Amino acid sequence: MDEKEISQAVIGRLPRYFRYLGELKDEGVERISSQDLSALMKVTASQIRQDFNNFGGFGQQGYGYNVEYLYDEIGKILGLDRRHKFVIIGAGNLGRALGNYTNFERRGFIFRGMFDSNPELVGSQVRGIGVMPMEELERFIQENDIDIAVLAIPKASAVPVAERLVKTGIRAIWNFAHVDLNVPEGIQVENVHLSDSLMKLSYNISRYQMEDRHLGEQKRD
Amino acid sequence: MDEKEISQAVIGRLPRYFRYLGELKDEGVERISSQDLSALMKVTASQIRQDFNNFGGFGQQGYGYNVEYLYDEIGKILGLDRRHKFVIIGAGNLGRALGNYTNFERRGFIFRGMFDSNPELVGSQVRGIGVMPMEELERFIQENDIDIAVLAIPKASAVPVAERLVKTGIRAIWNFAHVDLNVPEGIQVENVHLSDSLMKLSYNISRYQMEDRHLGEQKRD
DNA sequence: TAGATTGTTAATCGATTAACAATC
DNA sequence: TAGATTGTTAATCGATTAACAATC
Repeated sequence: MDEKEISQAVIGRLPRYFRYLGELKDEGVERISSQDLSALMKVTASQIRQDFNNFGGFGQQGYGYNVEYLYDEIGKILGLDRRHKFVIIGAGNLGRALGNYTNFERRGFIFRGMFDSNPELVGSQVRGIGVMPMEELERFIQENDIDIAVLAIPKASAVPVAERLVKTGIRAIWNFAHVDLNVPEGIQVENVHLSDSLMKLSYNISRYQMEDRHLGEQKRD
Repeated sequence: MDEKEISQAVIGRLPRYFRYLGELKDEGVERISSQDLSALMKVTASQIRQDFNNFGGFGQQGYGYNVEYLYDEIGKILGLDRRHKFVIIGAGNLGRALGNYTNFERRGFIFRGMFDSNPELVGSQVRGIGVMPMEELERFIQENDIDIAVLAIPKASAVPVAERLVKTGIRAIWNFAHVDLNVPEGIQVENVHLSDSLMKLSYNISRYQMEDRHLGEQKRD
């Protein structure tokens, strides 16, 4: 009953549960036990039960979990029963790729506008949405009640643009720029730092090669 | 001296250290203490010292850390002193965006080839690299000693393609498809699940709105 | 009712933070 | 030498796993 804060570790696992449950639902599976789901997803059954219990009991003793019900409930927890309107800032390759990704729409994320500072890109279209000049950013966000701004611009411009977004009253920023944004509490930022991800991959490649050669300790020369 | 395994929690923080140290270096800062770095990065000084000590002492008592040396050492740990050749599979919007992203090159990741199953895309160019048909995948990877395959294809085709890659002897897969890949131990997989990231953002928006309205407990109707 | 499986408490494990002796 | 700051050990905190009573 208490307003216990759910840890980000748990939140981070919810989309994966949601994905597996969606697949099970599509396959016509009606119910599943934590043990079976555990085998499928390769996490412990204990963790599954703990995770779900953060939000109250979704299951039934002796039965397991109803797949469709659980799927819907996790969807609601993730806020996927609501519509989130977003704009993309930056009409470069990445911005256009994100704009063309229609799957977001199925989860309630509605592509509403696109902006770029380059006059040559202004006026071009992405999925029927015309690219607008940066000057129109504030007006458009306010008039259209935009929830999320997707930052697909270089890091140098990301910081000042984020400040403008904050002033405009944006709720959330999905940040693809390789820089940390400092925004006031209450504005949500989710970073996708592609090069960080690639560096982790690089580390794991190197580490494995070292292990392979039984070089526990590597002298630097 | 022991081959103590470094936790992925630590590895996950290295790219961010690397980024901040690179910026300090560019600004001409010569040395920094864990305390100053702590203030800058908003993590505890204790964590910084612990993290660096996983790899042996990079600092000096009474002095702090030499920025350039630390930057170089973290780069080496991350394997950025080596070259990693990669191919992109999937010449759609995302694949092309990744191919056009020249910053990867600066970190030693070399774009070498691109593949697509769609004959209409085969032959088109991305940064001077021609898109090849999927039939040439195995031959090309082996002849060119490719380390990393970037999967920018729909999830349905991602699983069989990953199997082909594994057979071909690829070292690592950077997976943008929304599916979990099962590969043998020793092949590194790093997932970038964009919709998972967006769902986390969605959760945090909803959560903040609930807190705002002091609705700790929300009845479902 | 008996069997299955959750919900939940307790035990363990790992990661983070605090503290301080070593040392530059 | 005195001051600063690391390297490292110990304490704390949080997350995961194990266990089992509750209950469908």
